[in-house]
Amino acid sequence: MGIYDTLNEQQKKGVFTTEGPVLLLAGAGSGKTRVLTHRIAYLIDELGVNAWNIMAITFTNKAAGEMKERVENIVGVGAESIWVTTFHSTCVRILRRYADRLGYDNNFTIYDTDDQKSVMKDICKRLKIDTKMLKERTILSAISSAKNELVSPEEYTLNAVGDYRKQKISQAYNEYQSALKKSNAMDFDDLIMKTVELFKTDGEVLGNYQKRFKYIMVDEYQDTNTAQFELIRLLADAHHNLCVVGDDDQSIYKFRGANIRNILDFEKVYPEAEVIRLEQNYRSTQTVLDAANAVICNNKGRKSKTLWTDKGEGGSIHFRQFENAYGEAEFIADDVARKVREGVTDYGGCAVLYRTNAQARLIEERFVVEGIPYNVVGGTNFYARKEIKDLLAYLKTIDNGRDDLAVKRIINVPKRGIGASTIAKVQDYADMWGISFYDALKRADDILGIGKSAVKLTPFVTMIQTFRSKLEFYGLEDLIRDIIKTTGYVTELEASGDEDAENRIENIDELISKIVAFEEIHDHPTLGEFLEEVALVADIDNVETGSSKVLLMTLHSAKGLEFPHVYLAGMEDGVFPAYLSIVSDDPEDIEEERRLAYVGITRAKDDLTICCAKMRMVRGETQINAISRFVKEIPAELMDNRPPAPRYVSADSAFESMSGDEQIKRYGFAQEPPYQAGNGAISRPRAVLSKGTAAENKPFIAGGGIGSLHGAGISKGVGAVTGGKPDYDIGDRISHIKYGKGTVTALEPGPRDYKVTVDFDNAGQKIMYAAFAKLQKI
DNA sequence: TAGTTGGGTTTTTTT
DNA sequence: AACCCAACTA
Repeated sequence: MGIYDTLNEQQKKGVFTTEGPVLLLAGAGSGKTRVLTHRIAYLIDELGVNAWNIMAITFTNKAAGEMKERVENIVGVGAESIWVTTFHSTCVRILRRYADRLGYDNNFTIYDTDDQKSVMKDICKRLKIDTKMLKERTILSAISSAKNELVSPEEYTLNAVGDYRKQKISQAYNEYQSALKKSNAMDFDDLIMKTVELFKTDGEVLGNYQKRFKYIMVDEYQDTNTAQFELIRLLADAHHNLCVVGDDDQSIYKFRGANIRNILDFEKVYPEAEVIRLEQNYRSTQTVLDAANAVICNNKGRKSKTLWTDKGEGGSIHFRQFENAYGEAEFIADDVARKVREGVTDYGGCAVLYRTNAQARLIEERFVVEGIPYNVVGGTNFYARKEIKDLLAYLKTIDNGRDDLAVKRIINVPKRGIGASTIAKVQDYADMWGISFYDALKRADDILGIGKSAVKLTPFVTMIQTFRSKLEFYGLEDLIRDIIKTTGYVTELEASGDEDAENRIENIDELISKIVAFEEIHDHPTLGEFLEEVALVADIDNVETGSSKVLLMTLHSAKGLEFPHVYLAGMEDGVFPAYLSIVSDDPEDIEEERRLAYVGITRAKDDLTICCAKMRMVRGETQINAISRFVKEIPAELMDNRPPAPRYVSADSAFESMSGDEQIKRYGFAQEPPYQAGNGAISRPRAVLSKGTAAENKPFIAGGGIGSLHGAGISKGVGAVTGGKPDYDIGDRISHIKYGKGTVTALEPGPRDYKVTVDFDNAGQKIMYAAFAKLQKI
């Protein structure tokens, strides 16, 4: 028997209940991935199901990859033909075969949020929509919601009658959809919606897939939206062997359309469904679980469950409040360093979680100062960076000339003297003849009123055509290197003297490595496949768990992960829960934040540290925030240090049940840093103390040096030095092409190259990379 | 056409 | 604070 013996009773039930609909309510850390992988193994090994008939859907490529790997480890041969993918790649795979049945080309391109915005900007201009009143982003998110709910432009129009605002949005929606179709492009939401549309209109296609997928499993079911639900429902309609796994307490994606009712109402849709609860947690200590349970039980409308563990009580949760965010960052860095020094854990055992990406910066800066290796997950997606998007636009243009957006992006990058008016004239010509922008460029000489600009357009077209013909014998790496060389993209960056040019070049090198890796993995790598893969990666996909670096990421990104030591930073009302959710009139919003807190707490295996600051700079203004209400929901006896006695007591606060004397007594035992009684916890979210720079709040940043390293550039942490040592040293006089003469004040090995600090006579202190700065010794 | 500057804005979370 | 955009200048 073997492999199933290690499962507990509930897990076994989850594995062996293979027929009919199954709802697996799996609390945090209850081993749901184990159940899923063993279930697949059981289907194949014991029931003799063909691997080809099994489908498992997750949300991220990372989760899919891990699941696939684990299944392969158990099953061995045959596992590679299981569909273990994300919703989005599943749909792309289907649409690549059948998009023509919906009037698209099968080699459609995928638009990201940036692309969507460009299209919408154009449409607003054409429709004369005042973007002060109705922002592009607002329209796009309305469209996104509509698509997530499977509402077509036509239906939207019908619903918009009598509502001016909705009518405007419906016009934009219609225009947007036809613009995308014209460019042979789909956005993320289209991928799902169009697949559903395909299934609903084409019985043959649906029938094929229904026949094929006899067993379907969906992970993170609580995060599915209506369109995804419909997709799954249609696929499972023939066999009804649908197993969904989720935890309503971890539903944190309402903002992108997740419909919590999908999991809460599963039994209504499938009355014959078997419901299995996994409540034993194998991850955290009892203390951590008690805290998580205490917080989440304040939510209404959840499927009740209580996690338990036999892992033992564990240590107290640490709580620390600081004067400002700098103090918080310093503490976290010091505490991580301390734990590593004392051998409690290594860097890879620690993670810092926060509500917003912007919070990463201060912590990052402090980690650099203390030399703590780290990785930041998220922020701007690697493939959304300007330099990467530019180069990808070249690849897209070479791959699919119908992608107007890509062509327009690069027509004047690097500068070719082609301006806005020329582009507008080409576009008019393209509209007139109903051809693509790129095809219009080919006929530059025919375009009236374009004057001498035509001379500039032809070389561009020739260049693209040359690339296309070279692709016959080129590998992708050859192509990208040729593009960089021919266009002089990197050369121009180097010459720009831009402070973050060095980072951009590093990113371009990274892109080349990714292309090389792609070519190594695939037998017959094509440009189209590469672009497709790139369109669907999330930041979290590239995180190596088990590396020896501290991970910094948002609470959202952390879902599904676990760490021995977790720091929750910025636990303040207004930061977390977010200000907008506090002022929202929909009580669901705060509940969603609370679920996020639950996710955060349950990431910790052994040790949880909660931090907050009294004062923090947010969007250029200094706010005073109260300790997060979620911290107050954690029973005081679970924590080693107490928040100050609150001035106000929320209805569900743990403090309420405590007598005043008790509060003072406990509070009196507070350890460092000492709290000032009755001073810190006044509920005054968003009080503005000062505008502009708060230099006095920066105790450990000398001379602004760290600031000039720039956010994106230090996201790699500490690594190997590849550049050679320059021919100057500390104390030498040097000269720089832009900043003039100065004295070298520091020279040290950086991530890639020597980092040199120069005190310029006229430009002040700068930190730069030696190879890039091209300093001349004088 | 390109580069600079000043003014206005900021959804938090992401496939 | 950081970003984006429109207006202005060379």
